[in-house]
Amino acid sequence: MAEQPRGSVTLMDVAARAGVSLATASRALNGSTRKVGDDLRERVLAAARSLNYAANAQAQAMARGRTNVVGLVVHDIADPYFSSIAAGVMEAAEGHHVLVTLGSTLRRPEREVDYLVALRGQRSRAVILAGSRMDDSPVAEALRREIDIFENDGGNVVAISQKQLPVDTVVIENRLGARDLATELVGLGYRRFGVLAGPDAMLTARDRVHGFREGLGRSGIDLDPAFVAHGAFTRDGGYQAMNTLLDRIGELDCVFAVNDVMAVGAMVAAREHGLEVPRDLGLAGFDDISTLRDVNPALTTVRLPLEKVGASAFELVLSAAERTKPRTRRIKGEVVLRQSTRTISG
Amino acid sequence: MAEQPRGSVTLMDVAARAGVSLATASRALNGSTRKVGDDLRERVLAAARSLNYAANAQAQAMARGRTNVVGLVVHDIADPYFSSIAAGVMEAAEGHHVLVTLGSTLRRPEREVDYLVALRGQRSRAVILAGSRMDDSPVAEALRREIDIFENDGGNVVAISQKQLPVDTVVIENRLGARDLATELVGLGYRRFGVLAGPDAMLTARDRVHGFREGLGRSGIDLDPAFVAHGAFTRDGGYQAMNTLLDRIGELDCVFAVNDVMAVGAMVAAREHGLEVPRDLGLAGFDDISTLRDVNPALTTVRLPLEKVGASAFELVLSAAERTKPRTRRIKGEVVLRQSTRTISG
DNA sequence: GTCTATCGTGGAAGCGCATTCCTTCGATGA
DNA sequence: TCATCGAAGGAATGCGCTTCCACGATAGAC
Repeated sequence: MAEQPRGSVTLMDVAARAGVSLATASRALNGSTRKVGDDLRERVLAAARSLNYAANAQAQAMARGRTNVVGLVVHDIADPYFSSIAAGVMEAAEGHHVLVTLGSTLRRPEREVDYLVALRGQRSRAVILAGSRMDDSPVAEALRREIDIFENDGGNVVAISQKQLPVDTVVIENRLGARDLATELVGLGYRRFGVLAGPDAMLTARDRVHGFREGLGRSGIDLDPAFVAHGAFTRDGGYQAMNTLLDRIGELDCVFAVNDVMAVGAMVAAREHGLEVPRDLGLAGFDDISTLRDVNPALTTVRLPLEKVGASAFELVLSAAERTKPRTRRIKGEVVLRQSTRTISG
Repeated sequence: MAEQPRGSVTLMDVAARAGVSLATASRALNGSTRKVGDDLRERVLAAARSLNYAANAQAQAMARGRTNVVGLVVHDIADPYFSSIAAGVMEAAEGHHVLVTLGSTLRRPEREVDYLVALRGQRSRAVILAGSRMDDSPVAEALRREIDIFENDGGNVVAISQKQLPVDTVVIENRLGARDLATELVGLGYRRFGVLAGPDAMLTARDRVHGFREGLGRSGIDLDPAFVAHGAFTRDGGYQAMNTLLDRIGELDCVFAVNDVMAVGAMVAAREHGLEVPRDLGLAGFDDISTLRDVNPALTTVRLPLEKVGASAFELVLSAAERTKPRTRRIKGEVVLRQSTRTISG
């Protein structure tokens, strides 16, 4: 079986072995509009099989003028938020004969632009920008510019999070979710709130804080800016932010961390401080990261269907051809009350 | 600035605008061995910039006969084990001008072969197979075969986990780690052990069980096969496996789950059963998943430097050219005792 | 002063494939 | 029987780039 020339097998090798022309081999293997006689087709397929032929995707891309590569750019693939989205994308991509190229900005949003350029070089069919938008005009401007170029090249861009760019977007209803959460927490009897906010420029974090404040406002409760502590959007960021709040923790009865990983950090900080959740303090997060569902006490949070977010983004990619103008898909979160907040109104 | 032709800008456009030949433009932009006069070089660079030129990677790959794509194949990118490895790979790739294409087998090992074929089509420089090897001859045989073809095409393959394939491998010392863990647990006074094992065919799971049994054996303790419960390598798998053990849980004083996510599932099952860890039962995991470090009680486990694993794999990819035969890097785990096991020997 | 190295540049081939155009052949209808 | 047409196969082109080769100019050796 399968003696194989050194180096890659080309379509020419297949054609030669099958005793047909290049054109016929191509048509037989990649089903064109043209028909190929059954006998020849069989011969070609057999030859390809026996030579372990795999079409050179670069050459195909070149000849066809398009590729089957889709880029996925995240801030940190180790963050369960992003890895869940990535899983959703991968699953949706399954069977669509698409290769997903992963970009990781390592939490430096300006690197999104670099990936966009690299993926344009690859002639990627589309790019999914999964990270939060930033309130940073120079970076946003550069990104916007590069997106124009990318699209002018025939590529499609899909963003996840905020509708800040003129592209297909999966909008995550951060504000709404945080507002609902605030309402529920007030319903549980909490009145004096602290917030562990993320980086100020990160819109996802900011939207959640705004939404939360809004929700409190509807119940006539003010959020004292002194009780809003900023920190990185990570476990350690939550830990640190919580520590800065801890001096005046006596004045609070509930803390909202803008995401679950921060909430977990906060829980540790609280525990180290001798505070027991929820007895001494209520604590809530956002995202409902599945890996974190079993922390004890279980986190009250806002559930986001992250895999579905990824899948939606991929669907936008697939159906990009037919669209005329940017589309928006909205994904809502759902408040989940668990043990990290008290259950009885007081 | 930057008026731009419809569609992609080609090197020819750049050359034309700079008033030089294609060859010169190519040399100026992609630094060859040949030198280009300073004035011309400047003209070319300026033209490229003003046209937003991004070299067509497909065409370059074609002309050069190689690409800068590296494939990373994992079982489930949402699993923190794999996402940590992926993060390590991404970070190591940083600055090396390499694009990482992600494959996710969705826990169907036979799909590794499919990805290998697809990545061969892409003429990937290398592929990192991050998942555990399986004890499944047909699949292993197909994989081995496809690896041969891949390497014959000039690609490099790096495996992570077991040295089962004749390729560069980052070996994870599962057996050793589990053995050490067993020793430590015995040192804490535990005597009657249960094990939550993963799928029987998965070598990573199996190695950990073997190593654990070995460690117990050294202390003269037998592991009763009746106390080894198999389950999926996931949180739910741990939960279920623990439940099957729960009937006879009175005969046990410590349970070892072959990874942390299973341990977390087990912890929930135990709690639902009214058992308190570590008071009623010791519990240990494996991996030291960072997202899980804050579960309460904190898990005794074997710490694996997963990001380093990913980085090592990537280094093997980079230095593949110089090697003559498959290399092996060994990564050891380190036992970390925490609150899920008792601290005082009894 | 001529004759060879050297250097910077342009011309052109070729990477592997899809596809257009052309040729051939058999079938069909008059 | 012959013209016509459709279908199937093959030759040739081009996708965008790198790189080998050729060429003229300049410099250094004699």
